[in-house]
Amino acid sequence: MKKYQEIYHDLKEKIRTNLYPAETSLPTEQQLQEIYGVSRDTVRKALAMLTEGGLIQKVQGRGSMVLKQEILNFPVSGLTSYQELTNSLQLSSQTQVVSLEQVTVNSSLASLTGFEPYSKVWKVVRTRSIDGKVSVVDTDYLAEELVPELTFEIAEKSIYEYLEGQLGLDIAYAQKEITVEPTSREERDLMQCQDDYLVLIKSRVYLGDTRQFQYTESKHKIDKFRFVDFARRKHSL
Amino acid sequence: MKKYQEIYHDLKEKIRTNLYPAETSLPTEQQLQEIYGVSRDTVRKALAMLTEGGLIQKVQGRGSMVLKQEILNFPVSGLTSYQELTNSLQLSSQTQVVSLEQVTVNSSLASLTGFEPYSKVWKVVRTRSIDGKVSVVDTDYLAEELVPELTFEIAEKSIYEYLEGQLGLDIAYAQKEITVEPTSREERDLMQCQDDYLVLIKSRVYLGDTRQFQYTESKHKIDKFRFVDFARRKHSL
DNA sequence: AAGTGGTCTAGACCACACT
DNA sequence: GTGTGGTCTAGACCACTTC
Repeated sequence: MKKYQEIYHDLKEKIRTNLYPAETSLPTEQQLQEIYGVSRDTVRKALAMLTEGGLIQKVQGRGSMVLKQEILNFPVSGLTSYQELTNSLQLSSQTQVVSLEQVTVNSSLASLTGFEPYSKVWKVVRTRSIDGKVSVVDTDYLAEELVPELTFEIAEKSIYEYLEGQLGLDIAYAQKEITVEPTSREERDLMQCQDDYLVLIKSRVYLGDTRQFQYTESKHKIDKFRFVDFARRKHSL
Repeated sequence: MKKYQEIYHDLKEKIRTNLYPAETSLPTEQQLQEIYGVSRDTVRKALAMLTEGGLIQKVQGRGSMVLKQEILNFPVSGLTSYQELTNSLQLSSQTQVVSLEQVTVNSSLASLTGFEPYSKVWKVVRTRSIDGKVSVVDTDYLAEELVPELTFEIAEKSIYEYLEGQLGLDIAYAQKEITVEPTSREERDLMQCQDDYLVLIKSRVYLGDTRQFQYTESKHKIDKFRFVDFARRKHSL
C-alpha cells in the first residue's frame, strides 16, 4: 500500500469515528508530516483525496476543516457497484439472475453499447429486490475478450468482485447518463408494478488501459431511486 | 493565472480542437516539461486536472491517452449553473423570475435548507423555458448575510455571475440529491403540464471557507431531464 | 509577525509497457 | 534495455488568515 493511501485511510477512519469531529480542523500539514514521518507532498496527496471525496475543505491560512456529513449524504454517486453499495449501507437485498447468455454485437447494439460490431459479449439480466420487492433491473453487457468466463453464481454474488479479485482487472472510469423513461410491458412484468415511468442509468465502463469492458442499463423503480452527489466547482471552463 | 492552470487550459484547448486527437497519446511528461519550461510536478498537476475531468487517461509505461468524448458526453454534472450550461451548449433559453422576496428561516425551513433558524435569506423562484415551454422551475434560497443585495435583473440574468463577478464570492462545492417526486397542483400550473412526476434536485452550495450561501430545489420536467456524469472508481473504500 | 496552505522546483528511485 | 508514468523527498518562496 502506498504511503499516501495509508495516510488517507487513517485520516478517513479518524474522521468517521469522530476522532477528528466535523466543524474542526485537522492537524496542520506540518504536524501530519511529523505524525506520519513523511514529506509534505505525501501528506498533501492524502489531503487532496479527502478533499476530492468531500470529507474536508482546505482554507488557506486557516487549515483543513472536516465537513459535516449531511443526512442526505452517502456515496451513491461515483463508480460503485450495487453489491458494494448495499454492503456499505447494510441493506439486505437480494439479487436474482434472470438470464445469462452470450451474444454477438450487431450494429445497433454496437452504437448503443460502444462495443465493436461482431465482437462477442456476455448479456446478463438481474433483478435487485429489497423486502421481496423488485426495485432495480440491471442489464449488463461484458466484453468476452476481457471476461472469458461468467457463471450464474458469479452474477448472483458480485461481478465486480470477480473481475477485480479473480481476474485482476483494473476498473478505472465510466461515463453515465441518467434519464427518466416510460416503462415497457416487459419492464412492468419484471418489476411487478404498474408504474408508467422508471429511471434509466446507462453507463459505459472502462479499464485503466482505456479498453471498454462493460455497458449497463440500470432501471430503477421511480419511488426507490435516489442519487447523491458531492461536486466541486471548476473555476476553469 | 497559475502555471499549471495555463498548461491545463492550453492542453484542453488543443484536445478540443483535435490538435491532440482522441485515441492518441499526449506528449510525454518530459516533453511537456520542455514545451512549457516548467518542472515535472507542474506538468503532472495539469495532467491530473485533465484526468479528473475525463479528458485523458494515464497508462503507466505508455503515456496519457486522449479519451474520445461520446455523444452522451457534455458536462451536466458537477457544479455548474443553469446559465453557464445553456451558454456552453448554445441553447436558447429564457429565464422568468416568478417571485423574489426576503424570508426569515423558521425551524422547518432550517432543516430543509441547512440555514440557521432566524437568519434571513432571499427566496427566488424562476422558470426556465426552451422553445416557449417551461422545462425547469428553480427555487433558490440565498443567505442574506453573504448576498446583501438581489434584484429582478440579476435573477433574470445569472446569479452566479453576479456572486462571483461582482461580489467576489468563491463558490467551492455542493451536496446534491436527485429523486423523482409526484407533482403538486402549483407545480403543474407553473410548468403548464399535467405530468404526474418531476425530477427534483436538491442542493446545498458552500463557499471556499465552508460557509453555506445557497440552497436550491430544481424541478425538471420529466421528459426534459438528462444528467451526464464522468466517474472514476475509488479503489479505496 | 507568526502560522497556514498554495505553488514550484530538482532530483531520486520504483513499477510497468514496449521491443 | 529503454522509456514511460508513479511515488517520495527536501527545500524555497508566495498568499492568505489570524493575532
